[in-house]
Amino acid sequence: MQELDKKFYKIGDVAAILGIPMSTLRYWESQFTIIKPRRNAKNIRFYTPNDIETIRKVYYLVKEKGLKLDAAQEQIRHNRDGVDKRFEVIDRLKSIKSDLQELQAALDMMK
Amino acid sequence: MQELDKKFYKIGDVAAILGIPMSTLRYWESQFTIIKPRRNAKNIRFYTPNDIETIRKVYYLVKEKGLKLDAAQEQIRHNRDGVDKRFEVIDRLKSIKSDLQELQAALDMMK
DNA sequence: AATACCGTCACGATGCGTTATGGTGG
DNA sequence: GCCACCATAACGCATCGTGACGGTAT
Repeated sequence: MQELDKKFYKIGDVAAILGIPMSTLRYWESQFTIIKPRRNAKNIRFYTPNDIETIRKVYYLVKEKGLKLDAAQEQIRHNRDGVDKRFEVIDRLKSIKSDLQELQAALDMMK
Repeated sequence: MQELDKKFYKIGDVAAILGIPMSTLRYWESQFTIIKPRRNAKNIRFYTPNDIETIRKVYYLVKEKGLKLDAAQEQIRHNRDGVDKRFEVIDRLKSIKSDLQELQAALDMMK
């Protein structure tokens, strides 16, 4: 895994870093609510290292694990550690509940 | 989840049990090496309860979890060695445990 | 005759990008 | 003038079934 020491990257940089066409990055952005690079005054996308990590996860789930796009998004959204969520006790409990339900489904599948 | 007490089921039975069209069962059979119902002398498919469980897993992975067919097959085939899945579950439980500990700390701070 | 199965093939609906076009800014 | 970027839309290919057809067995 590589160093992402700059604060912002343009779409061409991200495409080169991840080996993905720019068109795919734009397409994914149109399909994922979780991919939202900032824009400057001239409407140019600027990706943070964090954005790039999110896209890397998408790549892994979609290209290597074979998930559909919306399933990948659901997966990522669900695993997120949301700092702000930490104090939203109810949301947290709901999340844990659904974790446990998913786990139960997985266990059911194991026979 | 329901009783499968007979030894063999014909495709129409399986379709009714799982709520899936027969055509889909035939299509899945054509795509999955892991779905191989026995045939009788007259070439009629006979599904064991075990076959039906396999198909149920496919249904879960494809329809509910959003995997592509080949990814679903790979998942099921891979889970047959069980080991990997068990670690995944344990990791998941550890994650949930730490979630709950965090939650407890947050609650302690609130009063 | 009616029903349940068989294989096959044509068709269609999504999903997932890619390419083409025309435009802006540096 | 040359890049790198922008949006939009048309296009194309693959995936995932569905439905219909003609056939066989009970």
